[in-house]
Amino acid sequence: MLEKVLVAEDHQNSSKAVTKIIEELAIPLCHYVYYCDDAFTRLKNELNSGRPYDLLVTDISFIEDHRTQQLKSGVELIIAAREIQPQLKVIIFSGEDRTAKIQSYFKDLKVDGYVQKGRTDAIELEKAVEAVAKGQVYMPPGIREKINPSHSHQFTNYDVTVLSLLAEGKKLQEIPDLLVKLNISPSGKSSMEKRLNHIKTVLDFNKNEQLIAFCKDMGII
Amino acid sequence: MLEKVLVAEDHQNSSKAVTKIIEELAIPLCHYVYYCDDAFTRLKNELNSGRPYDLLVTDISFIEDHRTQQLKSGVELIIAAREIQPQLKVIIFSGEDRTAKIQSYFKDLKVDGYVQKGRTDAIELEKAVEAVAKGQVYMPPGIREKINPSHSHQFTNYDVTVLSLLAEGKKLQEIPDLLVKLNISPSGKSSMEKRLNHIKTVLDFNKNEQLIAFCKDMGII
DNA sequence: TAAAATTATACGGAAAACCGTAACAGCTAA
DNA sequence: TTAGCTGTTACGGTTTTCCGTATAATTTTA
Repeated sequence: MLEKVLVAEDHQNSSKAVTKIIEELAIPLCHYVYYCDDAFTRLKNELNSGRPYDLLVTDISFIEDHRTQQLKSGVELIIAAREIQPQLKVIIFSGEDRTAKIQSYFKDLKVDGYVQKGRTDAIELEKAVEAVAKGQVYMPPGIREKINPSHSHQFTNYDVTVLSLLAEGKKLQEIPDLLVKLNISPSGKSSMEKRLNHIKTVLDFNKNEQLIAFCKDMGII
Repeated sequence: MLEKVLVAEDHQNSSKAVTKIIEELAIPLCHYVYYCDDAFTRLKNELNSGRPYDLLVTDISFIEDHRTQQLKSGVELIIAAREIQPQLKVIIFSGEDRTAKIQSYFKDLKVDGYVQKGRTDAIELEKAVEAVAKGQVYMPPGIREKINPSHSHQFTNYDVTVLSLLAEGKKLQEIPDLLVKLNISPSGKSSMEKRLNHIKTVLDFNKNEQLIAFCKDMGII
């Protein structure tokens, strides 16, 4: 059972509402903070004093203000927190709606839940907390299907690098040199072309412009 | 002075907070609704009964749910509202951070204020309401400068059309035909190329991919 | 360890995009 | 009216991309 929860959320309105939901779920202790650094300090202190938090509920984007922060986003906070307390449960509470981003939170950050801010966030957050309390992973409705539809392509690191270079205005023929310098393989022009062609075939695209637009929409680059 | 305010916001958390701020500004009457259609009905009814609202505070994106709506976004709501009550003051309260979008709200919708959801939204919303009460226009800090930096280009309808076609994977050489069908001028390939070149020169880009990426980031297409 | 399969790269012709030049139309002002 | 300006379009040469094929390198498999 979850007994001690920390909420990191800079959105004045949301944080109180989140806390209220947590309290209604009969969780004894719930604190909230506005800054990532404060969150990390708390996690560390409570861990050291032998009474660690069970769950972290955090936003992703924290608007910058006068206070300079070490940790500038929820992603950095999660990574830092998991370093000192690997078994900490994490639920992300964010407005992000780009599938690729959400997917990467589960895949790369191994978070336990994701709730998208919106009309039904209160209900969903409740479900997410309950699921996580049972040791389950909570995904928003529809995401599981979107993550692997038939016409889809798993973008690798290599793909992202090449596409980013393209989006920066690099010519196809100068990219091989850049890849060599970055120590990325395969670096040959043909291999790169082949890869790009493969992606475009799978997604049924015919031009690089279209692919770039798609990646921007999905948040891949 | 503002005496009667309507808040349209589907975000359970925010709407109450917004209402609270409005009430603290000593505005006698403040109602809130979760759906665009409800907002429009209220505006219409109160207008007909001779006690119209002075100010509408609305979000842009309303998440869809089981209730089918005529008006699906804040933009549609604002247009519909201004049709029946042209002098209605409008403040947008949204998470949108893409400069081009915010710019178009002021330019095309002629809204009186924009407040971005974030850490300081409560303070900003207060300022915005006060400014609008005095008949002023409230823009978020920094936007005025971003709207017209030296290396900037005012994208026209024509530009957006051509760039959208490009982003859809259309070949440069098939676009002239499409433009003719859409009855858009100039439709010649040369004119189009010239225009694209001009944009790329101004923005210091060298490839269409780069331009598409930029437009996606700015929310232009 | 050799054969087979997969992956990386090189090459070259075809297609498309890029870019400068020039012709043409419409408009303005002396 | 005519010279000048602006905007549209056509044309053609150069560069870049696209794409199929062939060869080389690497990994897998028997």
